[in-house]
Amino acid sequence: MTPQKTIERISLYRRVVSDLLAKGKNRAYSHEIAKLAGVKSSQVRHGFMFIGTNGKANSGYDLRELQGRIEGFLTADKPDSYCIVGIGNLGRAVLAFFHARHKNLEIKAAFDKDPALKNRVFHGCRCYSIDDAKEVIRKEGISLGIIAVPAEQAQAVAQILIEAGIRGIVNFAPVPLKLGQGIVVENVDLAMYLEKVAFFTRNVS
Amino acid sequence: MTPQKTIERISLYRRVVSDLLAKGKNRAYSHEIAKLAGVKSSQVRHGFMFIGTNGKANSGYDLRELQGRIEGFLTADKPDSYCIVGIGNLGRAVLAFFHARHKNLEIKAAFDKDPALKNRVFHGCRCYSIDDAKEVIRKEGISLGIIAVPAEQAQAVAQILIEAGIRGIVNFAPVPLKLGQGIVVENVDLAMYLEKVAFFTRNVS
DNA sequence: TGTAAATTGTTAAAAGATTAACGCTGCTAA
DNA sequence: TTAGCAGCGTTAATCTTTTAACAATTTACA
Ligand SMILES: NC(=O)c1ccc[n+]([C@@H]2O[C@H](COP(=O)([O-])OP(=O)(O)OC[C@H]3O[C@@H](n4cnc5c(N)ncnc54)[C@H](O)[C@@H]3O)[C@@H](O)[C@H]2O)c1
Ligand SMILES: NC(=O)c1ccc[n+]([C@@H]2O[C@H](COP(=O)([O-])OP(=O)(O)OC[C@H]3O[C@@H](n4cnc5c(N)ncnc54)[C@H](O)[C@@H]3O)[C@@H](O)[C@H]2O)c1
Repeated sequence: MTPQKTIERISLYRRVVSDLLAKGKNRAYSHEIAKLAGVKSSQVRHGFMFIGTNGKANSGYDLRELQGRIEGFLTADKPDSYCIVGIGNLGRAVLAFFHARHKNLEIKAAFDKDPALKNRVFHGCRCYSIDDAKEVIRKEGISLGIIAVPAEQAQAVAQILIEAGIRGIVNFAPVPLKLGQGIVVENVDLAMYLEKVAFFTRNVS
Repeated sequence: MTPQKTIERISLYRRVVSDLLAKGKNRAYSHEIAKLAGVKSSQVRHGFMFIGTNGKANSGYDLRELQGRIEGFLTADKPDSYCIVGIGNLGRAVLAFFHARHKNLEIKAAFDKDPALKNRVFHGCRCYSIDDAKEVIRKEGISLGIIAVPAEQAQAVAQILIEAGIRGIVNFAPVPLKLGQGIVVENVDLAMYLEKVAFFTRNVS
């Protein structure tokens, strides 16, 4: 199985490759990609082993083919579908961010418990009552969820999502979720990142 | 030096300890803290070595003292000050999130290039022109920055911040910043997290 | 065509992080 | 008291990730 850190970097390489193509470049060396991604060239080549490489010694990688391979590796045949729960400050920002971007990922439904938000459309995404989550998730074939509700509600919301068939969650609430085996969770804890940077700014350099 | 991962967990323990205290608990065992933080108890004890522990065999940790030690370890004497650049969807959400929370971290100034935002106050934080960044940062004694501008602008903004004396950056723009030695950067790449969860939901379990 | 220079793919070494192990201490209860 | 248990702190072992090394290729050009 491909290591988590490698997947993170491959996601980065995808963007780098896409930028290079946009600039009219057709080929690149591992060290060029590395520089743009902020990693070592050996790490780039090592990572490419997981996606099946096609570089040529002394002339690098064909960027269009590389792009295809990364896409094929990273994403499914049909775009993966997310739903998002909690259309507050953060939820809306996330919807704004995704609106009309990201061909391979889409946010197909939003949920909130606030009745005032029901049936409103935020950045192209319809908001449903959290009570209808199971039904909507099943109907839309959604398999992934974003949690952007207050910390106290996060665990309960996660449970609802999982009962509805969600298998992977990106959690913005600052609480570690307790979930069954086989559910993929990524906790994105903003306050923690700020503390971490503050700490290392004080304690290294 | 304390490993990055350990710092991340200690930040988590802080919250766990604070929750336990709020519930009226006075002591806890490493395995209780571990459970709540979603880690192993040996990891908790191992991590505590870095902050200097005071647990007692067979009766765990005094939570109030532990809290004090974590605070002392993680945070400086005066609260660390951040500024944030880019008061768009994400920037506003972050300000909302921080408003009146987090005693040990504060966001003291916001910057944007949009003149319409100048001098407006968002969730208690005044927005200045990015052109005044150096002056405001110096005057307010700010040492940390959050970047929430479009990707194309991120590098230039980072440069401005560093010239103004900022030593640590939390970067939400999906581009790796190229910065000099000694500057601490944490890239928080939302799209990448969504891709990562999508990938592992498809490819494990 | 052949030689030098550069870069790949892969394997091996080094570094870093997690988990387990265990001696020792303090608590509880006979 | 003392026996027995439970849990701390620390060190050692395992596991993961990163970095380096290098033989095999490809290109460029004499
Ligand atoms: N705003 C940020 O920048 C930020 C950053 C990092 C993390 N977070 C975390 O993200 C979460 C949301 O933050 P926010 O600032 O958007 O909060 P918010 O209060 O603005 O929004 C929360 C939304 O969740 C809805 N909600 C509450 N309980 C619900 C439930 N059981 N089911 C469905 N919807 C429910 C509310 O109606 C509200 O619309 C919090 O846990 C916060 O700690 C926020
Ligand atoms: N919205 C999200 O949930 C989200 C999530 C992850 C990452 N991001 C990233 O965060 C960044 C901001 O996202 P957003 O949705 O808030 O965008 P946005 O367009 O809503 O806001 C960007 C803000 O930055 C300001 N700005 C632009 N250039 C500037 C400069 N040189 N100096 C100062 N201010 C400047 C603009 O005036 C605007 O107010 C982007 O890089 C985006 O990719 C956003």
